[in-house]
Parts: sequence; structure tokens; C-alpha cells
Amino acid sequence: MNQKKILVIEDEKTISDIVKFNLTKEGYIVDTAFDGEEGLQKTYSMNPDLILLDIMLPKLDGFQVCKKIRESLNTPVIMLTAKEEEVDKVLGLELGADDYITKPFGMRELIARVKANMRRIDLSNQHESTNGKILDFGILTIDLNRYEVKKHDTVIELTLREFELLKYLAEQESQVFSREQLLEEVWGYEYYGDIRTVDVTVRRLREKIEDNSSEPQYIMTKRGIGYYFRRP
Amino acid sequence: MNQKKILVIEDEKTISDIVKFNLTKEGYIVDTAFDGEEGLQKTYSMNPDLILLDIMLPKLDGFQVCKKIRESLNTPVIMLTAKEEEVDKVLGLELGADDYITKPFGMRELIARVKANMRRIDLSNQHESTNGKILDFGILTIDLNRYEVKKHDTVIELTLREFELLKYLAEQESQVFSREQLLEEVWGYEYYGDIRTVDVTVRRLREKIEDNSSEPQYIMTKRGIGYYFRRP
DNA sequence: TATTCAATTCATAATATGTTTAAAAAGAAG
DNA sequence: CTTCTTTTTAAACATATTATGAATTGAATA
Repeated sequence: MNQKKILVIEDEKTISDIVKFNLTKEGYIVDTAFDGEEGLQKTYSMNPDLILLDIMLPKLDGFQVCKKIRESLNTPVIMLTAKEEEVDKVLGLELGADDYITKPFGMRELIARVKANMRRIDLSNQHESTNGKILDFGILTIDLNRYEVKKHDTVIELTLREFELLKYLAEQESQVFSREQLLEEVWGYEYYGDIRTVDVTVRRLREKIEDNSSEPQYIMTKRGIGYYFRRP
Repeated sequence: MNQKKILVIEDEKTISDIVKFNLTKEGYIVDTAFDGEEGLQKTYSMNPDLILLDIMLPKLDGFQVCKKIRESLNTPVIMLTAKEEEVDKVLGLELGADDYITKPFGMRELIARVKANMRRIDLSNQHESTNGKILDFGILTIDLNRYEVKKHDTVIELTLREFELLKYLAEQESQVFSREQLLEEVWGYEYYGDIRTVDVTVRRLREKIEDNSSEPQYIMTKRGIGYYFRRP
């Protein structure tokens, strides 16, 4: 699993440290910034998956930072408000924040909120990719809702990787992709594995969906380049 | 899927802007009105699918606007209440508002409520009598009125969570849902717990409704993705 | 306030899946 | 036809995900 990155923008080092310690323990990669400017800077350089943002900050306060961020990104922002009164401001000025926690907060609560917001990202990412369609290639159909492939109306059991590879290729029929591209698109961007992994997955996919995996009808090899899907 | 239209009636431009920004980002078409009269006017001209309505408004306040709307339309209305006290009024007066959010609210919550209300319309449009239904899967039946599950005509005692999870999955047979989706849909958008909670609930559900919970017939696992219900 | 039951969290076992490796086969090029 | 390169294949190995049992928390009830 690729680790999620969190940026903590908070001037009190004591708080910052504790938060960092606890979130790191949970498996997140955590970086910290101690004023608004540094916060913005690091936001752009590290491109975090989530931002914890204090309101009272030197140089640029939390409201301004949040607003700036929102101009270009929609990374989830959780505001840390010191007083109940500030909650009103969070409402008035900074609704662009996704969530907020009032200080003092327990680590348990913080972690729960962070996780919940991370989940939400995952969710919205899912929706983009799975737009409930059925790809129909005659004998072969790929049901993106059921994560199911059928051949002659018989369900073929594919593993997730196999399914996603097939889906990716089939969605862009007869386009040839290099192994590098496939690793990037199907396996995920920061994947650093052996390139032959693709071959093996292709082979297993062929065994399952082709009549004769030595003479593929669907998943074709373009020697020296890569693989592509074609309608038989 | 055609885009849904939302009308935001709110006099504070800051709030209005941020709400619009976020809902647009979610794929809705958003228009705004800054006082009660304009709100009514736009309601009739654009015929939105949902209305977000502030209570404190110039010219006509939110209560009056809502009442007016209800005279001719039953477009879902979500009220935005600044204070807890107003909640009583929203509920007490028979305004016909469908939902309300107390300020300050996070964007996450707002979006979730909007989606939930949109979903409700979709559902009630699909099958008018969404109530009074019994899902029948042969040996297994799910009585949505009585909150009762029967197997071979014997009542199976399920807890509320278990029932709602089963209901959700069974209503959308063979559609695969991620744990994130299930937490959001079954547990609710304000849930801050662990994702593995889903697994455990599934397990207990299986123990109750399956013959052999290690070889489930109804509630199936799609490894790497989530769970789905199938007719055995 | 004690008691009960549902719900959640946590730790670990079981299992499915994915990756690597290396050898065999196939294809291209001289 | 021989050599070199690329792809296929099989099997061992490593990793990730899910299932499970037990402990803990929390809410409702008496």
C-alpha cells in the first residue's frame, strides 16, 4: 500500500511534534510547517494528501492559507481551531475547509478524522474510475459494476490486477501500451517493481480469457513495444 | 447521467461562493440567490432539483420562502440554520423542509447531505412504493417494513446495523461496494471509525444468515474491492 | 449504578494474490 | 542457420487482504 502524506501547519512545536508522532505511528508520512508561508510552500512542493491547518499562525493566518490553497487545489483541509468562537469564523470565512477540530483535541479523535477524510478521497477516486458501464465485445463482456468478466455468459474469475489490466486495455481498444505505461496506469504511479510483472499478469489473463493462450484473440503482443487489446 | 441543478439561497456572499465552488466541483450545476424574493423567482425559472436555503435573509426570510415553495413544488429543501435554537422552529413549524444543517458546517457534511437528498429523490422516482416492500430471494426474505429477515419462514434476529447492511446490499444485488462506500451509505457520512468495522459486521451477518459462514451463499467477498449480495 | 447487548477495535491466523526468478520458446536479424 | 533479443512459461517466494476470536468501549435498560 502506498503511504499517504500529511502536512501539519502549526506553530506550536509541542503540538506539532505530538501530532506528527501519532500520525507517523499510524503509517502516514508527515511533514510539518511552522508558519503560513512555509505551509503554502510545502503544500506545493510535497503535494500532500491531506492538510492539518492551525488558524493562529505567524505571517499568514490559517484562513488566508486555506483560501490560497483552495485557489488551485482541493486537497482536504482540516482546520484546528483554538476556541469555540473561531468556529464561527471557520463558517464565515473558511468554508472551503473540509472539516475542523476544536482544541484541545484528543489524538484518538484527530486520527479518526484524518482517516475519515482520507477515506473520502479514496471514495471520490473510485467514482471517477468506475462509471458503471459494461464493455461489450460480443462473446466477451466486462461488467465494471460487478467487476465481472463473462465469456459466452459464463463468469470468468479474474483477480483484481488481471481485471484492471483487462479493463484498461479494453477501454482503449487496439491502442498499444508499453510495459512502463501499464505499470504506471494499472499498477499505480509510484510503483517500483520489475517490469516483467506485466508479462506474467498478461499470461495469466490470457490463460483465463483466451481459448488458446498461445494464440491470443484479445490480448495481443506487439513485439518490442508492448501489449494491446483487440476485438477478435 | 444528467447533471443535477442546485439553487443556493444565502445572503452572505462568502458562504455562497464557497458552497457554490464545492458543489460545482462535485458535478452539480449551481446558481445562487441573495435574498428571499430572488430565491423564489429563480426557483420558478430554473426549476432546481434541490434548494439550499438560509433562514436569515433579506426581504423574505427562509421560513416564508420555504412555505411559498411548498405551495406549488416539492423540490427538496435543506435549511441552513445559524443557531441550534432555530432547529426547533425548522422542525416545529410544518414547513416541509426535508433536511437541515446547523452552522457551522463542514463541506464534507454539506455535500453528503446534498447527495443523500438527491439519492432519496432518485429512489422514490424509481419505485414509488419503496416502503412496504419485501425483498424475496427464495429461502431468504427481507421485510423492509417489519425490519425482519426470514429464512425458511424462521425469523432471524439481526441488529440494526446488520439489517441495514443486508438491506443495502440486497437492494442492489450483485453490485460490488467498497468498504468506503458502505461506511458512507450504511453507517453514515459522519462516521469516523475504522474501515475494518465493515468486515466484522459482515462476518456477524454471515454467521446469522448463511448456512456455513465460511462458504457464504449470499454475502460475497470481492477480494481487493469489497462485498456484494447475490442470489444463490 | 449495575447489567446487558450491540458495536467497534485490535491482534493474529488463514488464504488469496502478486512478484520475482530463471529457464525455455519464439521471433528478428545477419 | 546461427545468434541475439524478447516474450512466454512455470514454480518458488513474498506480500496483501480478509476472516476470526477476543477484548474493549459505549449506549440503553432496569
